Amino acid sequence: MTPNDRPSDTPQAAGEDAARPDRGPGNFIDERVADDLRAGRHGGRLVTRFPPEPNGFLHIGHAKSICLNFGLAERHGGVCNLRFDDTNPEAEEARYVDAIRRDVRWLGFDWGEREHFASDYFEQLYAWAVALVRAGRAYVDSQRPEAIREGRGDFHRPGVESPYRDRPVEESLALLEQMRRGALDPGEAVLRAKIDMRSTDLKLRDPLMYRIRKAAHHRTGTAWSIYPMYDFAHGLSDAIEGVTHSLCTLEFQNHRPLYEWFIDAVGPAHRPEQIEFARLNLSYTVLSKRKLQRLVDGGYVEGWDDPRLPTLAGLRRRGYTPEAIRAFCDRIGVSKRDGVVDVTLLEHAIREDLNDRSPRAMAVLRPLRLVIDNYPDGEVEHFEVPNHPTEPAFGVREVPFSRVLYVERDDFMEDAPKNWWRLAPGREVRLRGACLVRCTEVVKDAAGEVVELRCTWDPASRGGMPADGRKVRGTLHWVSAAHAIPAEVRLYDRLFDVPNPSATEDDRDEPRAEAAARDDAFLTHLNQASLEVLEGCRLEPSLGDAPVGHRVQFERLGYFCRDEASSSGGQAVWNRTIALKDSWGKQAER
RNA sequence: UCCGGGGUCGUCUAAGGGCAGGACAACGGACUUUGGAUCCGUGAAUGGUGGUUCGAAUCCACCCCCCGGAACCA
Repeated sequence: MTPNDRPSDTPQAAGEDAARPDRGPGNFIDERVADDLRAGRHGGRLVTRFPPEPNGFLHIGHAKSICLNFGLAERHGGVCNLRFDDTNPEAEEARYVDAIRRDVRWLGFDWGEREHFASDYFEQLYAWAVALVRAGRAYVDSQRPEAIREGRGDFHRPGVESPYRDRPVEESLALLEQMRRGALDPGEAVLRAKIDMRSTDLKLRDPLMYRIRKAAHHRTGTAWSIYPMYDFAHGLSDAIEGVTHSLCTLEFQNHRPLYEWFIDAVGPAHRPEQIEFARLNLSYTVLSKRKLQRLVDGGYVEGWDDPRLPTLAGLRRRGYTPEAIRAFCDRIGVSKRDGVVDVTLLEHAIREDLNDRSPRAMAVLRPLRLVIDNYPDGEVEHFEVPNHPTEPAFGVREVPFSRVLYVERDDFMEDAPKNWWRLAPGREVRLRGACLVRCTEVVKDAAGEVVELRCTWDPASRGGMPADGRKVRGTLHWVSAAHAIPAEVRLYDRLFDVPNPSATEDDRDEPRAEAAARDDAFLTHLNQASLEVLEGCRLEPSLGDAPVGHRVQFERLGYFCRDEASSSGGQAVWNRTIALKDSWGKQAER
């Protein structure tokens, strides 16, 4: 049955549909799975799988697939396998297997005992290949790669059959055995399925099933000299695992006829079906493994877990939570229209999550000395400040206050407009959780730069509210100079400065090598200001013993996460996950 | 040009012959000891043409536009 034959408008289905809205994300795949389950297809079972190739790190696009596959299983009482699609020894490494496991687990999914490798099936796949040769449905082609390519034809010309296409079965069998043993060199022979060289579908023009590769495989070592191609291995691996719904991205739509051909030809006990959905694209970043690899290898970022990267490892280090990423995946939906999701949607998801769960603290990133002239030198008092503005359960903390403080340099303006609520000569502001201060004098150095603010405080405003009820609009964050902890803070911005860094003019007929060079064009759109390192930042003392990975909101600035690294001076390093929404900044732009 | 997909607010996504809805973004307002958060509100879409129908985003026809496909990658 093809997707279009589905009886989706039967009275029974319509009745169930009415009840659908109160169940998970209603995407077309979810509906189809529900439909299949209802109709008892696949024996009423649901088995999905997440099939990464261990040749790089997982990114937010993979998260979409992980959430889809594992989510479907969770919602419909099925299971989801983790399968490493490791059929190309030249690209794959064990370290990527480890990283993938860690990232899937971190996202919050559990595959239990169901961890598989395509390489587990090499022996079975080979036996099936032999059977296809015996059945006259596959043959060893001894043509060179160029000849095979030439013989395949193109969109306008039909292919021509290989001169080896009808060679005796026994001959192919013997050759295949030699290929497996390593008696032949790469390029000397391949195993091809015998389908139709004149098909209008290029994929059906006798596709390759096996090629010779003498690289060591991360799991099977040098046991094999031949490795199965994706089209031959993938669907049959699904069949072996009893996968019912094999979900993949749109670019594999063209492979579906082949997927089905191999299943039909081999006739495994179970028949999985492939369903395609649109892969995730995100504005201001790249989501192709090739491009990410390029950024890493080229030193444009500091590694796969660079906080500017959309990799799960990078997002984790940046301070993203798995919950926010899952919420994001729920919201973007699943469909067959390829598009670009606005990165602001991801940013919204993390702000929303962190707003609820992050304790607040004060940190001054660009310190400006503020001296309270009418506060006794050497005296210290502590203000009790809530750790969260709306959730009392976060508790309170004691923040030390004294005569010399630091405030944010950006919170002072010498010639301030009337709608400026912060510090300026003669103006009064509130120090968050502490008191009201008025700026009485601006101290400058020889170069004319502001180096210190002299202020007076209102002792009757302890806690932050004036005794006379006068209105004070601005509220600033601050730290006590003598108690503050020095730290390094890294501010991240979008990695690229254009919405779609991958967009390039398309030239279908250009040579492959030139296409590859052009593919590097995205590097010209790198945002030179994607990382700003701030040294000499001052944190309130409660942040001194924050463990690595600890997330906190620096009030009025954004959400920050303690990094595993420490600065050259041995101080802690904090990463900015995402800035707070800044309506003043937005207003100031205009 | 051949084969396979896809076109709904700026973006993502619902509506499966019966009021085109939601989220993000934008804009405006209220509130505020974070110019935060929250709340309220505004603007904003069915690629085109014809047809079927009481009624079409939805069905039919033709056209247009976009994406993928000619790797011994997945």
